[in-house]
Amino acid sequence: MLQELTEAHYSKHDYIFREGDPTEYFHIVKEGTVKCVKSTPEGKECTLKMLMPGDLFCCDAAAFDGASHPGSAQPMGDVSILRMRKKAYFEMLQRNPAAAIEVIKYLGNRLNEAQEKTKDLALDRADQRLASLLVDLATRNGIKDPNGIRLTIRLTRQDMANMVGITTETAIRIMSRFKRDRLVSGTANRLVIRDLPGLKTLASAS
Amino acid sequence: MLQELTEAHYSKHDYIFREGDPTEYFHIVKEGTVKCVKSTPEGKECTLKMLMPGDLFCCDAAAFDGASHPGSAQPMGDVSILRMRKKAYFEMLQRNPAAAIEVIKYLGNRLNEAQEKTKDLALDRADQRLASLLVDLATRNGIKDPNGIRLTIRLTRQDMANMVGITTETAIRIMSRFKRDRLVSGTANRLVIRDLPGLKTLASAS
DNA sequence: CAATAAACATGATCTATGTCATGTTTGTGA
DNA sequence: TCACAAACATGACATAGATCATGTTTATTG
Repeated sequence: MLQELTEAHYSKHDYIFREGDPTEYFHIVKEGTVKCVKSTPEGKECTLKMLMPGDLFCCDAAAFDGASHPGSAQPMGDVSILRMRKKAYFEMLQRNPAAAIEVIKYLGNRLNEAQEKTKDLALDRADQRLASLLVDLATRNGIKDPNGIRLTIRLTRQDMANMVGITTETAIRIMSRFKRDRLVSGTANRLVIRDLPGLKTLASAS
Repeated sequence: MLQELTEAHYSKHDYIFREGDPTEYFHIVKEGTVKCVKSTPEGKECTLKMLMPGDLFCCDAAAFDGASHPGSAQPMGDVSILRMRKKAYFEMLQRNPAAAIEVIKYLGNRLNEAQEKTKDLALDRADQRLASLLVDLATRNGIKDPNGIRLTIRLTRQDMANMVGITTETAIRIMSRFKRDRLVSGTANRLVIRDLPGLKTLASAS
């Protein structure tokens, strides 16, 4: 039944697909992290989501009609993904209502997430959005560390900037302030959240 | 089979539900326009989406688990909606894979829309976002008018501001400029798009 | 291990947009 | 139709964050 599910491997600087490419597959992240990006002709980038193991992508309409990808997908380091041709995928959903409901629940969560992000971009300051991001990462991708919570995902200031809609310089300045205030320490290779409650307060401060 | 689908009516100043309320129903807009809003404790608002006839809401995870509404839903004038208790809704999806796939497609489109909006908020200027909004409304909710395309939906400058993440004053200023430049005319009760191509150019100008 | 490129840092501006204030016009309900 | 409340308008000013520039530190790779 699942022989249509094949595995593919990618590494840094590869593209899983680019914005505008035709959609062929439904994907599941098996290992590693995948970055979903939209960019402008002038080279500005906006990171929509970091997909982690278990995350689905192209599980939606785009995969169904003859549409093309609305953004690109890039691996952050080595990743392996499972994929299925969209025809097989939709046949599977047809035969398997429980799976379809799981996809509905997953998409619903993603939509809520996206709308929460919209609200943050529309109403919060840069430092609040960055604090939110760090809180999120700490809870989802953090492991215990003598000084707090270490992020398992390697993120540069530029990556963070693209995730919260600010420039790299601004991200650096705010991170420097967070460092000075003992909220975080370290840089991309070893970023430690030292004061999670402090960041939470900041994230929701009016 | 569909006797579980009941009709409800609301009008201006009602709430269909508020942020934080427990989810009880799955909804479909039958007539009128419904505004999805998130707001901050300080009273700032962000409009996520205007739902039109045919639009589904609470068709997702939130409706499934015991979760509460992540935003509120307010009618813009008189609306009628069809709704179904979430238990009946999920049973229906279980029995009817074609319906489940429709919901998946619908949610996928909503997610793409939301992500496009994220990109706009992160990378575009206020006037571009407002121009985009007007283009969108003109194509989706416009009817022919001697001077261009008239919007069938009554939107104040404040409504527009909340939809694109700017203040009311900024929306008024930009709309005044658009009026001066003969891109639009009129106000909430009779808003006419006079130069759709002009707005399109503006919307995607670097 | 040297060389080269990323990543991080920080200062000096500049500017889009927010904030506050005040006034006019338009709509609406008693 | 009068009164009251929204909606629209516009100026003055404040400021968060962008932009540009230059330098240091940290990684990466041949």
